[in-house]
Amino acid sequence: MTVTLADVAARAQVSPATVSRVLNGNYPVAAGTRERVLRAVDELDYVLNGPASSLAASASDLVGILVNDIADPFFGIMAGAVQSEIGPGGRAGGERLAVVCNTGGSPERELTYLTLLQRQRADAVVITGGAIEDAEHMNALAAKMERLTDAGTRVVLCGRPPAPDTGAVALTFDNRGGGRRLTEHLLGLGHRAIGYIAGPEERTTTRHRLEGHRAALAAAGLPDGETVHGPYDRSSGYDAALELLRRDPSLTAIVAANDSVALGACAALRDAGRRIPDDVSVAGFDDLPFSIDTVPALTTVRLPLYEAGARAGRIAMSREKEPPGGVATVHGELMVRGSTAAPRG
Amino acid sequence: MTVTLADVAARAQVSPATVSRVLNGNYPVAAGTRERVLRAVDELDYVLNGPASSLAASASDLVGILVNDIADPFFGIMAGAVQSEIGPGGRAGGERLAVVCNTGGSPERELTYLTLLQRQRADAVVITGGAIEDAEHMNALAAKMERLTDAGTRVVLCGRPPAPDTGAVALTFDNRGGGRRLTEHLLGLGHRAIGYIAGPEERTTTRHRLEGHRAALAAAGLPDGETVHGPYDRSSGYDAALELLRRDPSLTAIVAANDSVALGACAALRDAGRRIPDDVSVAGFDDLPFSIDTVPALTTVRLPLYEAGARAGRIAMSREKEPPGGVATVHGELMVRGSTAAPRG
DNA sequence: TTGAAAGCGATACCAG
DNA sequence: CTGGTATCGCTTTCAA
Repeated sequence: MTVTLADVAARAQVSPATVSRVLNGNYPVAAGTRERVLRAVDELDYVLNGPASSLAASASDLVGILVNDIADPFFGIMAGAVQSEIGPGGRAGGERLAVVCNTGGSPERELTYLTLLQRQRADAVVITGGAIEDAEHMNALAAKMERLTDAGTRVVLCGRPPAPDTGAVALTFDNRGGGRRLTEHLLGLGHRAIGYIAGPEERTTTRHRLEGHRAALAAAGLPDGETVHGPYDRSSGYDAALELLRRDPSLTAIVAANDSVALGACAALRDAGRRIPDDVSVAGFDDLPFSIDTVPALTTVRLPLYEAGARAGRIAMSREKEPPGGVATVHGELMVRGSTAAPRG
Repeated sequence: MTVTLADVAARAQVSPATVSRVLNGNYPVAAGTRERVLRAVDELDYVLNGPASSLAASASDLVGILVNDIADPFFGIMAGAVQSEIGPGGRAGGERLAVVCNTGGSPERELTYLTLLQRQRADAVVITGGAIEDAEHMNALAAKMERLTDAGTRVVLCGRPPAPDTGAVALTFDNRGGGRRLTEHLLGLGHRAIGYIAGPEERTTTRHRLEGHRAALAAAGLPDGETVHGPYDRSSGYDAALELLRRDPSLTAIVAANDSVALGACAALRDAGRRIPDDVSVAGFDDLPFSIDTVPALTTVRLPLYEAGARAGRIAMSREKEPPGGVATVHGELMVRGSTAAPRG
């Protein structure tokens, strides 16, 4: 029915072994022979049987990229960068099947996808976004990552803390530093009543950004301000902003744990009759392209997402012990856009 | 090194065949035996060898979802819906590896990803987003889809026209109707000088939306207005809006081929000193959650992306000749938000 | 530089 | 309900 290697071999008048060698290109084959084999491949419209190949070679060309929310451009940018580094057209050697898996932020699905990728004997796995800080899940995850690396799958963490003794390589963002600088900026403008919309509880990104924020407050001799937790999405930002206003109507600034949340907060403020930034300033985190000019008043810590993604992709593909350029923390750049203002009065 | 089915069989004191039957669950096995096998699986921490399994069964549990731009929430929403229908936790039976592949809108990469998925003997492939109308590429694509369906891979097109004789099932959006209604709405308000920012040339979505727009103009006895083409992204909308203003400074409305483009256009208008919608009204297409409240003046044809994605997922999983509920065109809903205005004067 | 043949690890058919 | 085993299509020594 379907064309096999043997068919190609027969047609090219060579042995299956030779066809395999031509196809994999990592073995000397006479130019003429290669020519004939390639012609036969073309004429028969032959497509390699991946499972058979993976079974025999005990290795596949599948690379998985795990993201917390595929509808969030934050992850889209990173995943796209990883893929363009690894997948078709990528520079990291040829035609790997680089695929994105959406965990939806669920710990179970995170583990399930890793198992699925382990089943496929994935070549590499890139896990992006903040990790969940639940002891049980962390153990399960660490165990799984260790088994993956043991089996030869390279594991790269991008945007979450290192996982010691698992063989996974980590590329982290400076979330604490970013949170701190964002708040220092607002303090510098004179803001004292600052509300904070945090991400979901038990997430490393949530905790680190909040710690940076509070460190800045503490350094200025101020107590913690009002804080509301919620998912990293727009509607959560909307609700949280209203809640913050309810708790403290005199707020002059709101820091949001990411840009999607910040946009939701802006919408809420507008609906509540507050002007941005004249009445309330808003600050965000991350680097969503659309936030740049839809909400001119936004102050943001801009994370080099594309670069980080590309770097993670390169690390995933590297077969060296040490990834190229070593592993580092990515620092965000503070961007003040439009008219972030000092408090009135 | 790694644990195999045979190891599990030995430990459970049964034959490999029995272990396989327990694991696949589609064959009667005595409760006690099953128990023992599952315990052995657990104790040995056994993970199925996907390639071996796929080879033997000549079928895999891989489902590919192709998108044009993974950083665009339009595709993120659809892809997420497909995944949640098919992947871990999805209702469509168990643990398939539903993965997203980013073509970046490139025809070559589209074909390459399909080949890669064909290699893996993918169970199903969902291709989302507008198609490129280049004869050569269309032929190559049709041929590839036919080979995929011949090999037993179910192919579902979501948001692009049917591909006759390929065995692919199509779920289409009513782009013409949407473009028409959007324009009719503006005409109804009294707008006569309407600029149009179209998507990339040679895309079905671009053409159909533009056709609907022009049909509405023609029905009102008006000639085609100014049109500028560009990619489906924000910066393209920004540039195109400026170009439209340059060509016709008296424009009172702009229709954009999608919401990302519309947001860019809004930014450009603002930078050019035009007020929205008092000076110029803006209309978009699609359903980006953030556009709902970041640009209150926007009028949009809202496509039920999530539903379409979920439906496409169900079709992909269906093994019937006819997909559940038949195949249909998805109609968008016209949403007039905030203060889309009549032209001044 | 090329060929022959032994696996890789699971599935599914055929017996029992 | 369970076991034996041929088979899937490719990779990779080992020889020639």
